Amino acid sequence: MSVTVPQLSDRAREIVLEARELLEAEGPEALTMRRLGERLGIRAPSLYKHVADKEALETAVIATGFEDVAERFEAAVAANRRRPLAAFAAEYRAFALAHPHLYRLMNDRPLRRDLLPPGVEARAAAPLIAAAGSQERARAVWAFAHGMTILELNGRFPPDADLDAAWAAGLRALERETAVAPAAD
Amino acid sequence: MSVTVPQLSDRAREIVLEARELLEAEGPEALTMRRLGERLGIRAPSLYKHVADKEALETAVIATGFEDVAERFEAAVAANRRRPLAAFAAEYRAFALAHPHLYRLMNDRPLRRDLLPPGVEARAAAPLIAAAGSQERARAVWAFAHGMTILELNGRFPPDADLDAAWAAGLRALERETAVAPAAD
DNA sequence: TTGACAGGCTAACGGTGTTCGCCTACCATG
DNA sequence: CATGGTAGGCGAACACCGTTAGCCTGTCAA
Repeated sequence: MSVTVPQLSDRAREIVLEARELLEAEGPEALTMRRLGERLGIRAPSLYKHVADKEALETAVIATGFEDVAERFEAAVAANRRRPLAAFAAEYRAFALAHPHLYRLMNDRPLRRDLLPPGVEARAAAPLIAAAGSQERARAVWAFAHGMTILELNGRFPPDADLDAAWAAGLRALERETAVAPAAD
Repeated sequence: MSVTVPQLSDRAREIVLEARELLEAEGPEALTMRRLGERLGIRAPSLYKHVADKEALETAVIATGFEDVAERFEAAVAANRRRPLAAFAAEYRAFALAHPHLYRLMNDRPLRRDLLPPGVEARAAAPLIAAAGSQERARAVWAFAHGMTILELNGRFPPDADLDAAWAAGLRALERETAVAPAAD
């Protein structure tokens, strides 16, 4: 997976990649400016010569995550034209389980879109939108996938829960769904 | 040896309610031990005479949230026997939008079940399980509802997105879904 | 009367993000 | 070659965080 962070100097890019490694290896509490500086052989205040503040640094890490998932989603959807939503969902879950701390960073709070390189979020979303056929269904599938994923990461399902079955049930339902006016009630 | 569930004194209960008010009014960054003490007219260290630590305090706040949603979910599901899942979903979203900071606290991270009064989580989950008919569908509906909700709270949908339509589409699909073996693929 | 204890207090510790002013090595231009 | 600007380090310090330790006082039962 190529990782590029536009708008950043070479040194800043190094810092962002090191930050991502630290986050993924030890979790969000470990990602402090001092710990990060330590890994880079410089002091925490020196980081501010390259990055505006911690939030900008985290957003740059998020951007690398979006690039990764964009590539993965594009490949997954392209590789299974018969059930693109199922392919997307499988890839979605696999990424989150492989990169739980990064996934949380990317999704747990409002996105600082003003600090994000333009287009990166849209590219990550495009494969799902194409696979879903409609924005409405894309949003429902996204919500389902994120919900399943984050609840699993947070240990909210019972330990003996058959999550594969829940994923399958949700996907089956959403694949069948056709866009019609909601039933009166 | 039974697990000792910390039983709160009257004073501790006051503290927890004040913490909840502070959280709901000003958000999670404002919920600090010093600020909470200030509102109660005591110093931060004195709080530790009543509460083990901040995590226990937050978990006690979470418990009050579970009690609230349990009541609301029970009433909502009972009031609409024809479409109990839709009733649940509407109530779910309404609670989250009315109490966004509390909702995040309750759902953003792993639950400290060992610090939670027993039964409170199960009671909140029961109405959905009953309405869904199967654990599998209950889990899928929960994931969808949480996903829609947290993505909305995080501002992740486009500002012009028709979220009512996405909710309706997802619910329509999940209401129709019947438990069958997943299609081979 | 005494003693336990509940519930306050101050001081302090180590950690956090961040700002400030300083210094030094490099590099382009006069 | 000399000079000056800049990139990128540095330590000190600030305000705030959760938390601990030790102290003190009022209440109340024995």
